[in-house]
Amino acid sequence: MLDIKVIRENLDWAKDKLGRRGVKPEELDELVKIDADRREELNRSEQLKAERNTVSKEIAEIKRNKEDASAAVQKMREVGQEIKELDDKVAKLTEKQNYILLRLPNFPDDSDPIGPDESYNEEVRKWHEPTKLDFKPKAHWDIGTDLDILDWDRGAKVSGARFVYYKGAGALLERAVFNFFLDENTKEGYTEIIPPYLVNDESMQGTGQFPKFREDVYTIVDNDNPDKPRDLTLIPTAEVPLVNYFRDEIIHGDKLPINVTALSPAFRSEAGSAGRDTRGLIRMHEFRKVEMVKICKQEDSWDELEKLTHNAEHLLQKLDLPYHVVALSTGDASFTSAKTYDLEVWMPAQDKYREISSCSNCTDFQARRAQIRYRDEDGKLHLAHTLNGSGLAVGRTVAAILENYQNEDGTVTVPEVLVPYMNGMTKITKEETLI
RNA sequence: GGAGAGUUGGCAGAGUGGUAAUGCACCGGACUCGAAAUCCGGCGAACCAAGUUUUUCCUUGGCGCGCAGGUUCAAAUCCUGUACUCUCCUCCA
Repeated sequence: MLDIKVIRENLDWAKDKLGRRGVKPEELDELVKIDADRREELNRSEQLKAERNTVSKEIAEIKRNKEDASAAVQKMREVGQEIKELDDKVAKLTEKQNYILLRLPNFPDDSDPIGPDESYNEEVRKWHEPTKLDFKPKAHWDIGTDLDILDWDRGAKVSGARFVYYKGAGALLERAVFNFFLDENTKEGYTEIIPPYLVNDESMQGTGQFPKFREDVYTIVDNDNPDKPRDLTLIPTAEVPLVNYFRDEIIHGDKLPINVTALSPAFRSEAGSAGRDTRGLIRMHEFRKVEMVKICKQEDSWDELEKLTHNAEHLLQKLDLPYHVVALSTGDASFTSAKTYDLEVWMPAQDKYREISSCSNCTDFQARRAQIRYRDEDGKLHLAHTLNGSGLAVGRTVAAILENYQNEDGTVTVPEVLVPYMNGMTKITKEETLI
């Protein structure tokens, strides 16, 4: 959430910043108008409350002296009524203000490329040239099916579209990948966490998914009361439980930066993406992801973003997968982010780069919603800055390995760093069928 | 799922209708070569608004005792709902 004071006091600046993200200036005009009205009513209410407090003390005094206070009581009864009406107005205006405020995205950083969509993203750096295969590369879904390590038909039968079974060496590869990620992240100073995978609405709001992106996630509903959803949602990313770990907490300044990492499943409804990436591991309703989260001081977040991005890149480098880093445009970056670097890995069969990690500096946007603060050396409180990045998406990594490490005979070579995690297996060959 | 108890500053903890004790911690001072102990003083509950200064200081007011409502001139205190924690019963990987 943005700071209303910042918008109020720098209206033109805010219009320019948010305009880059597609927010209409009239929306901010309306917001500021509501805010002004709200403060006016609030002021009147507070004045009356001050009067009431004074008179109440007098009433207490009168009653102590066993005298008659009914005139003052009667007067205050009327004042109380007026206060109630004013407070109702303030509550309504606050609600209107929050409705807008909770749906405004973070201010983009001035270094972000300006543009409405991903076509305005800018490549920042590239690591290795795209993999050259001297045969026609197979798509990872075909490789997986042919080796019988990925079973799409059974996934669809048991759960539906965008679900899959990993089997045999496929399951082992998935497990090898996330264990490798967790080990590497831990070595880089991230503390491993196993968080809850169901979170309440307050947490979803704390990290910015709610109220705007309710339709993107799965919320629990009791079968005997289907009209009233439970206050529990399947996490779309471990970022939610990791960041909310710190919600409503005051952190001692010298504890910062805090670095945590977690493997979790991620559940996404993928509403609105019908027809896109219908085959393969790229866009699933359920996938595993290793996430990295940083909580840091305000002045450190830009350096920490670079570190975070390099931590994610390091994983691709050790896997020897070609990738590039792109700075997301103002229109493509996520709601909560001030600046986002996407890591895109090379996918030979698709002949293009595909997103495998997204590293964002959310500045104080999440911290303001979630009330994550720290106390500095002078004892002053500040909102923390939060950062998150995938390190990395596991399913997409498996897809990238299958495509980049495929051999002409249909087998897949195991990346060197994963061999120990694969119990010494160096090549994935066709599995025996279960049935 | 059932019953009971609880939730108050960084921590501990009092307060059953009149507007948040006290202790520890913290900061300053005295004593001391220095420290500890002791003594004196101070600070502090997050936040919001107005004024002033221009942004962090100050003044005033509001708010503030898990959260949300209600009763009342007045609520930490009474009532209702709700979340969470603990204990017991029941059940369970």
